[in-house]
Formats: sequence, C-alpha cells, structure tokens
Amino acid sequence: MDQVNLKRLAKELNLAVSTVSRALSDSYDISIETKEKVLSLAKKLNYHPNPYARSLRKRNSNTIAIVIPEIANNFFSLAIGGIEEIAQANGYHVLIYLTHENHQKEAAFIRHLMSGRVDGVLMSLSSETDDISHLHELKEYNIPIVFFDRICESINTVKVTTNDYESGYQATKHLIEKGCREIGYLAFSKNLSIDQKRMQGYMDALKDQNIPVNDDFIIHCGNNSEENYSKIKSLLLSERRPDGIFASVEVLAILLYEACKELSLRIPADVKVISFSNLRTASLLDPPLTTITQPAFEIGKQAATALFGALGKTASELRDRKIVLTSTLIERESTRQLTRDKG
Amino acid sequence: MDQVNLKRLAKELNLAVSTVSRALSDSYDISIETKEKVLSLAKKLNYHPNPYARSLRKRNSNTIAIVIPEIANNFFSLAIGGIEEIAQANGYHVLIYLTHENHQKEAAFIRHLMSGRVDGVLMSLSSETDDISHLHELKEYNIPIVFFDRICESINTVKVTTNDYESGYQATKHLIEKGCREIGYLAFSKNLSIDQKRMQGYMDALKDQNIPVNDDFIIHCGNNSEENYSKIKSLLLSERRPDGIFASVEVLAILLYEACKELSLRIPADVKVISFSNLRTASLLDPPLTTITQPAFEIGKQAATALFGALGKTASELRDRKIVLTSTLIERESTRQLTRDKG
DNA sequence: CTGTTAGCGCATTCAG
DNA sequence: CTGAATGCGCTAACAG
Repeated sequence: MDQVNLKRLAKELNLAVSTVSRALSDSYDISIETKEKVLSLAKKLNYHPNPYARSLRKRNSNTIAIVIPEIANNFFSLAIGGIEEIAQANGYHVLIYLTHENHQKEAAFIRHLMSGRVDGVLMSLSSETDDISHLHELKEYNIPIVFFDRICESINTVKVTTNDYESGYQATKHLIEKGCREIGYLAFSKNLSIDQKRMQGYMDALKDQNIPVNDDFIIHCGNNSEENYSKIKSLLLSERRPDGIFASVEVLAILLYEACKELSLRIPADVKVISFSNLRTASLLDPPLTTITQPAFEIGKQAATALFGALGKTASELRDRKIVLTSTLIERESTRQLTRDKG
Repeated sequence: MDQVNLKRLAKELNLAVSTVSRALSDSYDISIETKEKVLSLAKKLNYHPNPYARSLRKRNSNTIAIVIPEIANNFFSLAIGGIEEIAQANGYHVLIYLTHENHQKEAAFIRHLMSGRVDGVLMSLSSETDDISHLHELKEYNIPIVFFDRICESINTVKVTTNDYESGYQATKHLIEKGCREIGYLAFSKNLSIDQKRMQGYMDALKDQNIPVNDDFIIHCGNNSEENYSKIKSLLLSERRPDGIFASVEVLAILLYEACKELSLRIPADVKVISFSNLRTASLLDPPLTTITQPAFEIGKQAATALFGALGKTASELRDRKIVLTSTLIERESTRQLTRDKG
C-alpha cells in the first residue's frame, strides 16, 4: 500500500499540498467545501500525518520523557500513572527510561535527550548520582526538567516532593510514643536529598525526646538486595537490638519483614516497624505495616502539570520552586488478637 | 545557543554535509583523519543528531510502543522492566500508552500508531475490548505487533503467555487436594482469552474430580473495584459459602483478603485462597497467599525479543506462533502457629 | 576518499 | 481563498 501523505491527498483532489495541509489544520482561510472534501478523503484513505516530519518542521515533539530508577516499585508505578494521565489529556506522548539506579545510564539518557527528542523531562534521580553535570548541560539546551520525589536540589526548577523531613520526624515520634527507645533507621542512599531529610527528621525527633542518636542503629543500605538483607539481619541480631525500626523506603521494610520472619522475631512485640511505603497490601501484612504513604499518583500529576505549564511559554517558566505534598501516616493495628478471640 | 547540526559542523571544518554525516556514521570510505577531526569537533560542540530528521529520512523511528491496560500492577510493571531491558540493549526507545481497560482509548492509540511513530507494538488487550478492527488495521500498515499475556487469538502474530489453562487446572486441583469441595472462581473478563483459559482449567479440574460446577460460585468481576468488592462479599456471605476460592488475577485476591478481614472470616480455616499473582509480599500476608506466579519480567523480555527479531526483516517475520512460559505454583504455609508457640 | 544533489513529509512564508 | 516555493536536519544515490 502506497504511503498516504499530503502529496497524495493533494493530487487526488487537484489541490496544492499547502491547501490540504491548511484544511487539515482547520485554518481559517480555507473554504468550508474544500475542508470537507479534504477531510472526507483523508478519512477515506486513512490518512495519518507523519509525526516525525511534523516534529522536524515545528521543532517540537509532543513528547516528554520520564527518567526514573526503576518501575517495579509501587511509588514509581503510581507516579507514572499520574504523569500519563496528564500527558494524555494534553495530547502528549510519554517515553520511559529506566536507569536502574545507575549513574552512567542516567547521564547517557539525559545527554541523549539533548537531541530534541522530547519537549521536557520528568525525573527522579538515581541513588548513585552524585555528579550532576549532565543535568546542568540539559538546562543549557533549554529543555525543561521537573524533578519529583528524588529531586536534585541544586538545579533551579520545579521540584515536587512530599514533606520528607516532617514525615521522618513524625514517623520517629510515632515509634517513640509507642514506647520505643532504641530506634533503628534503614537509610537508602546518602546522595538522595529525600533520604537526608527523612533521616534528619529521624534524628531531630530523637533529640527532641532526649534520646541519643546511636550510629550503630543507622544502617546504610544500597542497591544490592542480598547485602541489604544481611545488614538488616545483623542489626536484628546485634547485642543491643533496636525496639523500633524506621525504614526509609518500602523495599527495605519488606526485607525487614522477611528478616524478622527468618529470625522468628515478632513484629511489633519484639520490634516495631514503620516505613515509607505505598504497598497496597500494607494492611494485609502479618502484622499490618504502619506506613508513611506518599500521594504518588498526585505527585506524578503535579509534576507533569508543572512541566506542561512551562512547555508553551517563552522563557523558562520553571522558576525554582518546590511543590510539597503531604504524606499520610497510616497506623495499622494488628487485628490478630481479635480474630483469634473469635476463632 | 545556535543549533549545532551537520551543516554547522561542515562549515566549521570546510567539509560537505554528507562527508560529516558519513564520518559520524563511521562509513568505511572516509579517511581516518577527517573522521577524527569530525568526531572531535562534534564532541567539542556537543553535537546530537536530530532524531526526527533521521527518522523522517530513514523511515524508521527506533521506537516501540507498549500498549497496556494499566501500570500500577505488579505484573505489568515487571513486564515493562523486561521490555525496557531488551529495548535498551537494542538502542530502542519505549513509548508507553495506558488504556485504563478502555476500548476507545485502546483503539485511538493503535490508530494513532499507524502514523509511523513506532516501528513495532507490544500489547496486552484491554478487558473491554471485543471489537478488534483496530488491530487488523494496524497489521495492514505492516507495523509488527506482539501480544503478551492478554493476547488476541485471532490476529496472526507472536503471542507470549503463560500456560494459563494448565495453571488454572493446577490451582483448582491444589484446592481440591487441600480438601475443598465448594470452590469459587473470581473471573476478571469474559473477553480475555487468558481468563477463559484459566476458567476452563478450573472447570476441567472440577469435572475430573467429579465435582459439579456451580455457576453461583463463578463471580464475574469487572473494572469497578467497589462492585467487585461487594460481589466478593456476597459470595462470602452466601448460604452455601465456598470453602476454597481461586482468584484469576491479583487484584481480586487482594479484595478477597480485605473482604475476609471485614467479615472476620479466617483464611485458610474458613476459606482457602489461591490466586494468579506477582505480589512481592505474598509470603508476608496474613496468612501467606498461595500463588500462581507468572514470570512477568521474562514474558516482557521474550515479547520484546520476538518483536525486535522481526524489525529488521523483510516480510512479516512474526509468523503466527505462541511462546508459552510456565508459571509457578508457590504454596505458602502459614507460620503463625509456629510463631505463636515460640512467643 | 569527498562533494553535489535530491528528497523524506510537513508547515509556513510569500504571492497572487 | 488557494498555489508555489522554501527548508526543518538528515541520509543516500550518484558523481567524480
């Protein structure tokens, strides 16, 4: 089947290519009759404008990129859903790039995006990233970027997060109020400001209650799940085992649960747990997991909305600002006692 | 900053545009010296070829599309991860389109993709889709499509699934072996062949054990979570409550757990549950969920690999065939008794 | 080994 | 209201 393009339509209708083009874009100076003729033929021949020709000509792509560490993660899946919804509503296409927490890949993706493939970028930093020259370069190309969750503080743009410091403070305070005095913290990455803030909240909450910070209780995890698991086990097996643990990210809470199970430690009798998490099954866990839940979908939507707000504009409409959404502490009490009594 | 393109490089080096182009693509008939000159200037000026100009010229996009119902779903997240890995390895870009189980959206996306925006499509059908004319149209445009999981039987192409019939049979047999005689089935969509097959496995397993199929035990769920929840509750409250339930998809298992909790029904004492599921926390649920786990990541990889195998080729290399991966029945026994004894 | 020429399909100026 | 001409940035055929 021959390509059906403007030239083809024009020939069949004895019109100029430019006329057909304008008719299809509903230009005001085309007669209604020719518009109808053009449109009906276009529909009949199943005409689809070539997006790459259009992008080349118009110097925009109607496409954005999402650059994130991983996707098999409740937070990011939900956020992508929010982004995609806004993108769809704006007629935009969404490219997705997974860095797998790898700085090299992240830099390569970002550098590629300087080619003009996308009109804007939505990004969450990889945990490995400490050098951010690639991000500065992208800015020089005038490609707008909006950060969400794992933001980059030192780039001037819109950053969408939750109230990480306050949440960390609140989580720790929650454990203290539950009677914990020896509270562990499972850290995820020194590079990420979200983790720094959550940890700062943790430390300040301890200080405010005159509980000394014990560095042995702060476990620095990384991207190796096996290693994280054994570090967590070590913590649980240490002489002075914590009576409460705050996991800064969901995946560490899951490992913690697994480790407790392996070691036959009871949650919350032996150790109380709270975690940042968007687990849908948090209330069904054994025992239920008390979480700091982020409005992930909304974060995606806000980030995308901020980006699209800047796309049409002239200057960098993305003036440096933070959009801070509020996460929710959801306490989930075990119903097991209840069930057992009934059983 | 002025655009840096081939013309610019050519001018600065007093070369023809075509020479620069060939030097950059490492053509064999360019002298090493000019190649080096070109490459060093390109690097110095931070040259990035315009992907849309290239796509327009070369009539390919180095891009594929993933069209799926949703993303906040363990199966699809994992599958996307697999797809993305293969795409990255092949230097391809990945566009993502979420249909939200909506047939209209699905058809609109597919029709848009006839424009040539992508070189191929990876797809999982929306549960609403019964009319598949859009898929036939896409085929006419010679855009290869590979289905995974929620395949479309009547389109001739590669289809990647798990052994759904056998898994359904096995799951049901498992419940029977556990002593269940009144086994419910939570169906997800009449349109989807995976559900039909799982259900057929369920029915055949019952028949083989001379257990009559009770239509009241087959609950047809949809895309409305509230409704599904109340249907599940009705099942659990029915006079002749099932003693075992097979959930055909993960989300229904979660609802089932929640309903049991609300009704203070004990799993597995009152009702045993098995489900298709890729929940990472299956073993941490209360009680642990016995699952049929699909190799979701591998499914994504296989689907992508099949698609890329066809991209370079001349004719439709996607001859009609099925790739069937094997899902795993993972039985998870409650350890609660154990824990309680120790406590 | 390198330059010239000719489009890919589209949108947009400039003429009528 | 419509047509002719131009070029977005790139690749590829054809010369030399």
